[in-house]
Amino acid sequence: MRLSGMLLHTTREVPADAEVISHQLMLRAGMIRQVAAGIYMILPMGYKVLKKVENIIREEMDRAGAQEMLMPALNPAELWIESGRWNVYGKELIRLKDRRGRDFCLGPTHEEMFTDLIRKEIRSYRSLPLNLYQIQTKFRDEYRPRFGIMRGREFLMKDAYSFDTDDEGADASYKSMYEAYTLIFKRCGLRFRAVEADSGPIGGSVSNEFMVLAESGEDEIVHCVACDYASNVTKAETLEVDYPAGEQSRPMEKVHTPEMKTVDEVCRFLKVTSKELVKTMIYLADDTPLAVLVRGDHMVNEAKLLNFSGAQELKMADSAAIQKITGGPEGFSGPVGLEGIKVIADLAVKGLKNFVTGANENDYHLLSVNIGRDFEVHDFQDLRLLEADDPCPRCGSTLTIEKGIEVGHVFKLGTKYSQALKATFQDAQGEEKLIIMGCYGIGVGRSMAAAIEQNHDEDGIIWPMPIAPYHVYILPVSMKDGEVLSAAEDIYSACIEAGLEAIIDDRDERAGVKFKDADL
RNA sequence: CGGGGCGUGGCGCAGCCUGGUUAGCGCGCUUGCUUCGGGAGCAAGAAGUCGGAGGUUCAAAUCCUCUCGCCCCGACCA
Repeated sequence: MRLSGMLLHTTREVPADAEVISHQLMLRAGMIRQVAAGIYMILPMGYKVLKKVENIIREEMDRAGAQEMLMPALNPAELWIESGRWNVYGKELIRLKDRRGRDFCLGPTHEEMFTDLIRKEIRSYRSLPLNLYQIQTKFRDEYRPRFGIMRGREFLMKDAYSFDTDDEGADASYKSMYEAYTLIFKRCGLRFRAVEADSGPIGGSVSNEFMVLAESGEDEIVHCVACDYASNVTKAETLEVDYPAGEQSRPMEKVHTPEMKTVDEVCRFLKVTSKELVKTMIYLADDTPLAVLVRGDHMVNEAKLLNFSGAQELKMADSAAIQKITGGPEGFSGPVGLEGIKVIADLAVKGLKNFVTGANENDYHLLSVNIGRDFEVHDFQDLRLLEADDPCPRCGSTLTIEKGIEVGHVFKLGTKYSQALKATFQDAQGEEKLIIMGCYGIGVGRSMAAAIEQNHDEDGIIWPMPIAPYHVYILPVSMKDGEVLSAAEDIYSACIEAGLEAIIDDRDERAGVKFKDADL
């Protein structure tokens, strides 16, 4: 490629809207251009890289036996209504009507489409297993698009779906995708970690995320220094906590705590640590109230709570609801004397004695509260967010927490979609059975951005070779010096001849300008 | 959606508080001359509905109201 003929504008100044380094550098290097929030044009230099990432993905998917195809982005609503996700997906789903008023959406993911294809195509176990994938534009109306191409409303994704006759087959498909992903991200020059993850609204039982380690990451991941345990913190398990034995129960006592609502205020006022206090949070799980107890220094993990409750939606009760349920104002809730509500407690609360709680009465708290004597807990569950000083749930060693960018996610879906859409096959005995599914996604543009996050210096991007837009950069320092120029041209021709991806900066610019652009 | 901030040539900003004639500056762009091994100098030039609508006023980028867009901080996802 000759730079003189390329659509490429680099900038000296950092665009004001760009926060993270990959976004800044992509803009400065003239690879992308914003159209609207979370919507970008991919310019020639950027597309060059994106296609390389795509091709690496394609090669490894094909090697793993998956078949590429292409689904429409425009999905009729019927399929989504049938799977139940037309309602569940919420505002993130971009919906539209055609000229006759028929409902459609722009696909944010394609479980429905692929399952629909398979239920129509597949009758016999003889046609299985299958693994189909596509690299296609997805649409999600994100609450908050940000970080450039990293979280867009329109983005390129590779999504694959596996279809098996039994669990063993599904496990094998999952494993082969897991391995393919490992190869893909290695080839993209990324430093990453595969972690256990919550499967969220996609559903299914088991899932792993592939996390690129970077400070700008939106996720926190935890891993054990001793064993190979690694997990997203939203999924990470926490254990029961051992408290010193032999502490005697003291009589419960009500104390005046004027205007003391937060854990910090109460602790300071009563001169106790947050570990000696139990927070009572009132949640509404699909309108069923739940009282959730966690230690004062802990945070409720809403993903765990949601899974435990089995509800579709979980939200914290507002102050009016709290007043109604507990009889006291927000900030003074406690488990003692609560009626008509299920009380569940985090495992760390189980062995705790003589703790502080709200009294369900304005400006009062209770001291020396004890489970079993003062109130009953209906269920003890792992309900909290893991903290940095928690031990590894597998081996008890120390954990470290890092930030990561989720570039890939693999799920074992089981029969969630095959059941909803009735995708069945006949086994060798002629019996009708549900197909076992898995699904596997990679954010293509996100992987590209993640590569920049990890590989750059103060002057620009340092592409890992496999995804570099060009491999040879020829920079004639002078366009006036005929000797330099013809030598440069000779090298360029030789590179092209040899099949190398070369770029020559044949613009009549000063050397400094060219060097700066080359760095970017 | 809640909270905060910003919309002024392609990009980065000043001007607004305290209304006043031709709306400035830097980068980039065009032309010429001089330069030329790490973002050159001089000169000339093109380019702006001051996000939009309404209002106040003799007069609005500036004050008021509404509206749209964008960015940042919190719950989700590739």
